[in-house]
Amino acid sequence: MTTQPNIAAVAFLIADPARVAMLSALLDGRARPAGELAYAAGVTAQTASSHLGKLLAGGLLVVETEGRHRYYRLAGSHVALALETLASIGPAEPVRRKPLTRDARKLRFARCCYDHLAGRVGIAVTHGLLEKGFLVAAEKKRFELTPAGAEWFDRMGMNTASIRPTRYGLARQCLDWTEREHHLAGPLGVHLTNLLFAEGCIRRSPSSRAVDVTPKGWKVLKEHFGIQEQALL
Amino acid sequence: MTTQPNIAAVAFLIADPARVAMLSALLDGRARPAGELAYAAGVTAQTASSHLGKLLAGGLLVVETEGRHRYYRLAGSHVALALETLASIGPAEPVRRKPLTRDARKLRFARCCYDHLAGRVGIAVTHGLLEKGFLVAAEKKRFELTPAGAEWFDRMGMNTASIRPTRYGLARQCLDWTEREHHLAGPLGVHLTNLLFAEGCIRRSPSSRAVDVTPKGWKVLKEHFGIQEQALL
DNA sequence: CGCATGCTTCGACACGTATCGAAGCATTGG
DNA sequence: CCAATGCTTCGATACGTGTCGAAGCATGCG
Repeated sequence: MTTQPNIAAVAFLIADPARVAMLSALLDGRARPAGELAYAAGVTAQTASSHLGKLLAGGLLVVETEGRHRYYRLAGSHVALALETLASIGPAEPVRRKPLTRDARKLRFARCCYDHLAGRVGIAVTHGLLEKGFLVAAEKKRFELTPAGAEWFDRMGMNTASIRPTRYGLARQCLDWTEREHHLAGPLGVHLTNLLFAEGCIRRSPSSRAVDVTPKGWKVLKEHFGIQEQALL
Repeated sequence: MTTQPNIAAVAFLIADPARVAMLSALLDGRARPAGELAYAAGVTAQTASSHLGKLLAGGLLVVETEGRHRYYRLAGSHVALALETLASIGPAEPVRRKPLTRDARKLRFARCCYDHLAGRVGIAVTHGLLEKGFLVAAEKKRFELTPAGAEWFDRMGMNTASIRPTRYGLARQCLDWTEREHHLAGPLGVHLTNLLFAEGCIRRSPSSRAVDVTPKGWKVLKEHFGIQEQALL
């Protein structure tokens, strides 16, 4: 009556990490298909659909169907404003975040981002390459392959000279939505991922994009970058 | 990193009706003791304490201990801003509100607001008195007792002429926090409530402030105001 | 000093819901 | 027309958490 009856209802819609990831992915005001939002949130299509349905019912999103795609968009700038305002309140770290099921955890831990490695493991590998000086961050969201890096990749069994860069370059910085950091993408990232598959370091898990690191994989990661499984959990 | 990591955590804190009620009660920037906030939210002291602890940990509130009271206050104007911004997004009605346990439901259904009747039943009775023309809303959050009203109260067994008004008047409008409407308070409300107790229409329930309406009570309420239990659930 | 008050902590319970797998509906493309 | 893609719906499960009762800790009052 006098006050705002559904603050809690609106806040509830924003109170889920997956939904925040989706909303954040839409902060630029453009519309994106459900699948992309599912990917951004690191959840399956079914889960994403459920979330999107709620956001839609709550009036935070609007949808536009085009062919077999459904494009979601923020309902207006006021939604973006609310997100920014909430963000300004943090850190609020002490409150523990919502738990994840084992499957969702797996997905966040290691997965294929289309055709290259993402998730915590992907980030860790990218960090390792940067620390060793094999890659350096460059402009336009690219990575530059250093001479030392070329040598290392070649020694690993890749013929870097033969890899054709796309118009976006040889190695791109891809924003990892679940970790909010950059991981290695582009032709170099694809080749590296393929190599890890071929060597038996990683395996596709039954669930769609998730990836399992094999014992051999952990051994390799530790040898080259000092990455240990425990440290990533 | 680049974006806001804990939007969900902050939103989660606001995503509960009880917490919103508490935060709303603090919107004026003044500090209030835990008990008052518990009452505002329509929950018990234990529950309120739990909520306040979380809001405190999340940085939405600050606390100041004074004697055996603990005064809570909004952590800053940015918190108030966030609440207002969220309110601007509504209605968002379609999303169903959080469920309540049977006890909390009882409290919201009927309870004593210090010494007068509140909750849905209290609101319904007040509405009934207004509809019958026994009371009329007046300025300064007061109710005016009409001649017809005086006659009715007297017939019910109250000597209205003998009731001494306080400096706030004979009958006050008290904002019901759980229903967000006004119910009858002031000396007239107190006397009416006492009468209902004396007549066996309502009974104090074991839980603190909750009130049970007896079968006889429902009969009386239906006869005089057409209030039925079913309609209030 | 003991009792009452105000608030918090502990323990237990019930209910939502976030999640995924599988199936179902559309639409596009061969 | 059939297969593939994109998304949603259905069903089942696991896990938090909001809730209260009872107990514990302070503080204040008689």
